[in-house]
Amino acid sequence: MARYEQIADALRHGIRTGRLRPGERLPAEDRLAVRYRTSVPTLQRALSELVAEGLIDKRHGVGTFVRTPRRRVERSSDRHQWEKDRARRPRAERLRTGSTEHDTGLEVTDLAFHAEYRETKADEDLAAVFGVHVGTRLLERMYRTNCRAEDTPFALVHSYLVHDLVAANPELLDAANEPWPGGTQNQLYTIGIELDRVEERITARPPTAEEAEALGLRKGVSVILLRKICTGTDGRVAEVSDVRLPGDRTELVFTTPLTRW
Amino acid sequence: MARYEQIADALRHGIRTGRLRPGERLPAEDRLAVRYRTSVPTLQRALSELVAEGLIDKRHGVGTFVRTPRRRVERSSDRHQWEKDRARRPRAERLRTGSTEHDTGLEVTDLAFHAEYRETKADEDLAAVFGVHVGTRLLERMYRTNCRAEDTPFALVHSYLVHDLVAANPELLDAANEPWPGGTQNQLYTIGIELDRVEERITARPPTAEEAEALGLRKGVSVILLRKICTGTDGRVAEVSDVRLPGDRTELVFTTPLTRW
DNA sequence: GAGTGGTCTAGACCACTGT
DNA sequence: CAGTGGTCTAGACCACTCC
Repeated sequence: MARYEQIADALRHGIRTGRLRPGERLPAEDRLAVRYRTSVPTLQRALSELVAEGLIDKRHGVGTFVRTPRRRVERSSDRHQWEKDRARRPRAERLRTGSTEHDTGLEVTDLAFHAEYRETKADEDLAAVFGVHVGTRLLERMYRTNCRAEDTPFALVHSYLVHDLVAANPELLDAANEPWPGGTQNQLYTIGIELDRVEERITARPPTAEEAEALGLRKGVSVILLRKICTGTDGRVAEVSDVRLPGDRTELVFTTPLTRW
Repeated sequence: MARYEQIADALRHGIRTGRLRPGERLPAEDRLAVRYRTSVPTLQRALSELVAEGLIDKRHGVGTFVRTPRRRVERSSDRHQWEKDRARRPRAERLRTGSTEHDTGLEVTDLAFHAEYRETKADEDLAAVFGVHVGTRLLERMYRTNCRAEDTPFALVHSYLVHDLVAANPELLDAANEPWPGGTQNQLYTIGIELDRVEERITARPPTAEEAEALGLRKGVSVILLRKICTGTDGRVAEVSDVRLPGDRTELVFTTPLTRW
């Protein structure tokens, strides 16, 4: 076993057994290198293993810290039916709850929300999913939701709608109306669209530099990519969302009911 | 931007534009280091970025190659109902198809299959899921499925059953009966268990050294972790599976139907 | 044995943070 | 400013693969 793996194991063990406690700061790299009789780059390679596993956090110019286990967010497939049911509830009720609260169990007041809209054109990929021509005008909506107590968002969402379709209700084109009470399914309801099913496609990969930045991830931690495709009762794709979730803090839950024999 | 990132970008660009073609071998690291006027460790760091992204493949003692995009495997949530329907079909029909074929579209003859059984005791985690005492005897079944044309498996599966429950049919205790025609749902059928629903919990992280080995992944590529919890019509958990999937080759698909307004 | 990637060293300089 | 992590070097030796 490589030296850096042995060192990673030793530190991992210290963390798991609680000898190194959450929040505690590790000795500086040069001192750890001396302690483990190795060079700084080798020690750093050991640390980068632990960063990838989400066990420690390095802060440039500050130090290396044992990570406090962060709240894991469950994102359940039940949410879609829940959102659909909510979409036609009275405005007052819709105001009280959002789906992120539904996922996390946090209160509305714990959460910070950011939305941004822009107009874009369908590339090949999106055109194929929507079943429209390449270049069709789309409304691109970008969201991020934060827990006020933490600095990094739960998710980065890019949601796409066919521009000319949603333009039927001009309020839907203005990000100033976010967070929209009742969410996307209520928005679609205002233009006469009812959803029939939601398809989600999931894969995972290491984050790009940009994603690492935005989600507060370190290189080496995984990003879960989720593409949500919402199909209306008319059989047309109404919304496509690309969601990027931090792999070390997210658990997706899907329940498939089976018909009885 | 760091030197190693610039070099990674340059190589990435060469691959994306097709200047470096799939399967092509890159010059040796020491020569690349000279070309990019850098040291070998720095050049290696650039390459390790590309490995993480699945763009290249390094083979110790052989060389570094532009990766041929591998077949992506879709694993759809429809499979559960499909498997349930199949479980009571005639043996001849069950023999013809397995669920991996269902996922991949490959023929039975394209696939290699490996199974191993052992007895184990429920740890805290599994005991909680099954709703049994810690230490309860479990049957642990380990599977891997390969495409004959490729060297690395699609998935590593550890499946758990309550030992004393399945012992009702002794054939279920013997790995020599694998691949069992009709799969787990047929096996459960032989001991009078019908499944009511399947819950799947998904997360992602970098692979451990052991997983990287078994799935043919490089460190830095992501592993998708899927825990499948199968609940019987009696409300008891019948099977728990932990599935590890290569993030760069797997797409999970879940469809959630919604009730009409 | 020749050529390849895997690992490691000892030291250097830079960039960032907090005082 | 001192202390921290981020990056890089030039060279070394080892392990693996293939001829």
